[in-house]
Amino acid sequence: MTPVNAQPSPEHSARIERQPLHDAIVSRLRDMIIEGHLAPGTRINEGQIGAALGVSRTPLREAIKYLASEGLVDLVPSRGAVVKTFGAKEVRDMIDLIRSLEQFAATRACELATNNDIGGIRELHDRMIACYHSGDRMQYYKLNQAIHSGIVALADNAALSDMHGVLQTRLKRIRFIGHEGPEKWASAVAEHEEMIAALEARDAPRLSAILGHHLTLAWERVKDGLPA
Amino acid sequence: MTPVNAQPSPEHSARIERQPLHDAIVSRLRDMIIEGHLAPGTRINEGQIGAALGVSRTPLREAIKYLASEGLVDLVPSRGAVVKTFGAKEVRDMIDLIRSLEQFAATRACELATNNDIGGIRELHDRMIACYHSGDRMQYYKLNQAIHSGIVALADNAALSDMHGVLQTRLKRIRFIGHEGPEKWASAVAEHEEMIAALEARDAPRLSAILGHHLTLAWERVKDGLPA
DNA sequence: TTCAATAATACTGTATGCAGCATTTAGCGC
DNA sequence: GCGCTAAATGCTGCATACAGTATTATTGAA
Repeated sequence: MTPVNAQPSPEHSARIERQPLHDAIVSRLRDMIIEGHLAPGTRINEGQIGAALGVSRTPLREAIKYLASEGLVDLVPSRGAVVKTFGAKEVRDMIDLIRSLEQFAATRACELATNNDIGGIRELHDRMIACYHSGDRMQYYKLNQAIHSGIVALADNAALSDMHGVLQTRLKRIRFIGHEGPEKWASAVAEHEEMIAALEARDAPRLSAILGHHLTLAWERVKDGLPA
Repeated sequence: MTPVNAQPSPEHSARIERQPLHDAIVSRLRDMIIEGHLAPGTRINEGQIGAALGVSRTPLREAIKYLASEGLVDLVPSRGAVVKTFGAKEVRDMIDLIRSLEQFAATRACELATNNDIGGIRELHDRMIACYHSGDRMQYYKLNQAIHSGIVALADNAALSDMHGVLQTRLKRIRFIGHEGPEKWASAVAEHEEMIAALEARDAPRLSAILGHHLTLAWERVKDGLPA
């Protein structure tokens, strides 16, 4: 549930963080699944993966259990773990749920956010726009997600941020597929601009509406590339 | 994330289910935490607990990682796992989130539920009322939760049910504390009656309002017994 | 040639053992 | 008697080894 990425702070002289092996493995496996190196339906062979990562089976198994609880893999008795396959309905359900969460967050954020907080989001937005113009798609995606997570964080509700994070992670792999055309991309960017404006105006209903529409677009983008 | 309780079906001649050991341990530990046999802040000693449950450390460790992802325990590097302590704000956040989830579910449920579905909920409700009159508090609680889970299930969104289930589990321990007086209990029962009526009338806004108020009451009940 | 039954293989599930870190306690100096 | 240092203990983190189960291959007969 709680994200594991305990990235060491960028400062020098910061305390040396000794990340437990199973944590590191969780991160690696997550990335491998998200980036498609472990395709959906793939059975995870403990010996193989363990050898590839240079770790023993015990911490690897612990990591797998963690990911199972996160919903990225399924545990089949006596047959190990398989990378979860998401059908169209499941993805749609998750997007519906994310919408609900973000809209809840929007209301709270408009009540709670300081100008400073919103400035932080605005800054992410500006950097994202820069990536849009320079065509840096990867970085664009990352900032995009950071903005959404940021808005959720403004609601100041740890449980909410947790859940949202898990869902985002599950969908990351899917979003990799959704390569939108330039015109849709442009409209998405425009929507983001509106989002920030609504947030700065503390206009919760408007922000809510935009977020909702934004996610509907996301669904439109990915729905045709899905199985079942 | 996904509940592990793979209870064997009550039929005879049903396939014999061999539950993996780590699954069984997850359930046991969850119960121990919920029922307070493992108090918040307690460090989980692998050797000790393993001996007590009669299992070896490996599956136990796997179970702990699973519960960590569920948010019931914290993993402290080189110091093992400690049972998570929830402060007042965290509990309030979780209840706010549950409210948001249930209200989202309510809207969907009113759109989707068949008469048959609603009949199922009504039946649970009637059994709960029976427990209320007979004073069987434990069974009352269980049916109460089953009803809420049931309404969420009517929204036909697996991800939603998952999240709701996890939050319910986290709060179970807290709810154990909230021993309401008879008059509050009576009003809670009355609200439940209204809930079912609203559901049968497919009156989503009303159902939503009742659920919201219901959870506010729940918060009122528990908030004074919390640390921090 | 095809299907079935049996044996072999490979992988998961569980237990045990060892090394390193944290904490506590005992000993020593002041 | 009090504080500091150091050894000792206990626990976690990781690896390895063994047992049981599912799957595949092989051999036999129809």
